[in-house]
Amino acid sequence: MTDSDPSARDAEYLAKLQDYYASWKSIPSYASLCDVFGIASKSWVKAILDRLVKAGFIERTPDGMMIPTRDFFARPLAESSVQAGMPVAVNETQGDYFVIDEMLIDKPSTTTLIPVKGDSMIDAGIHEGDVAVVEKRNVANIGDIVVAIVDNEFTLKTLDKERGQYILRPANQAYPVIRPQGSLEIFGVLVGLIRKYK
Amino acid sequence: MTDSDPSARDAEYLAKLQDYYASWKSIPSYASLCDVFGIASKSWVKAILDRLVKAGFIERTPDGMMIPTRDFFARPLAESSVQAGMPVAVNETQGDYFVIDEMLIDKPSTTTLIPVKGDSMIDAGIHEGDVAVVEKRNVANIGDIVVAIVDNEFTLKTLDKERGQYILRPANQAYPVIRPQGSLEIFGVLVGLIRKYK
DNA sequence: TTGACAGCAGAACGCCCGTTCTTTAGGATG
DNA sequence: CATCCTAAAGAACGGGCGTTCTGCTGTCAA
Repeated sequence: MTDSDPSARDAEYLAKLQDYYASWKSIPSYASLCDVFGIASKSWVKAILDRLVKAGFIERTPDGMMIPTRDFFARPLAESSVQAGMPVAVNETQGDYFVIDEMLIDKPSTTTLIPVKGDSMIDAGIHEGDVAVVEKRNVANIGDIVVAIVDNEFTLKTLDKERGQYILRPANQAYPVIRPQGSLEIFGVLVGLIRKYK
Repeated sequence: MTDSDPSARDAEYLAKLQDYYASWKSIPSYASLCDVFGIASKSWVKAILDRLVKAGFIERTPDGMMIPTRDFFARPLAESSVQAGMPVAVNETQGDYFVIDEMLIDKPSTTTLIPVKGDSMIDAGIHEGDVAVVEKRNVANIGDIVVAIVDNEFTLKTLDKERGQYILRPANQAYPVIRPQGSLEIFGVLVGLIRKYK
């Protein structure tokens, strides 16, 4: 069973699919792909797509829909010039939005952005003006950086435990450790950080 | 014709759709959306989607497939003025919404993402593993943090001038100032920073 | 109390979609 | 000249998909 070795022209078809996807951000139906590929039969489109799936450029969701993989976005980029000082920069990909979002945000519905005020976490590399990406939930692990509500104010600190009691530890010696009396109200957990220069 | 005012629960449905999309990067069939939304009838799913289309969160390709728009990826930015106890104000509509990519990237075609190695800029709050958002260009101002090419390697340093000569200043006393002989090759300028926790 | 409407359930339908099978044309190969 | 193999075309089909319509239930205002 020779099955399917990657056809020579699959690269060409892949290129057309990438162009289409760049425009519409979806993989169309087989019928539409006939137009995209310049082919008249759906069966051959299926054969091509099956090979692209096997080659790892596309995958299927549980619903059978086809979505691109990371390899789908990979650019050819001249490898020989790597030594010449040119970038190995990983992410030369897709010049559109939702790249960084995808990276930082797992659960969009519970994620919110909160600007950082003050320098109490500066030793953790979190500066005033940075934007904290916070996943809203009220449970966290020791060592997580959390957004807690203390005295009716947001505060960003590292969650720790001291003699069975939760405490909030700043990352700046100029600030005191916060030892809340009673229960500690956690608003969310820091999952990412964004900084804009200039 | 009552048409459709945005239903109160549409925000909730949108949130579920966003979460699904974050996982699968596609909008599933109406039947699957019944499960996602926790709804039993496809007709109601269609009604919801129609409203989301009209509200500008999703749109349709020529093939009738549904794809997210820019607004679909917008995240709420909490106002710093949330002293009033519960900052649930974030949840309700009228806050500011931001798309992270648009926030950080002005010129997509010349912007690239480069992972940070080493701790030579740690005093500037730039840690190993952070991702630098770099705008590719070969001119920069004094004080800018630049990606320069030194000895065929990328290096991230602050651009400075010393006796009429450009130098690269690290933000870590353990590292030396770089004084390039001859011209200085600048790859790009740091315009943003991304960090992912956990 | 009575509608009027929003919020959904459920059935019914026609068409398109993905799949499979069969057939064809045109190189290679020998 | 016979034979493969690749690269398609094309027909045929069953089911799922989106669409439409009709019906049900709770709520709230008049």
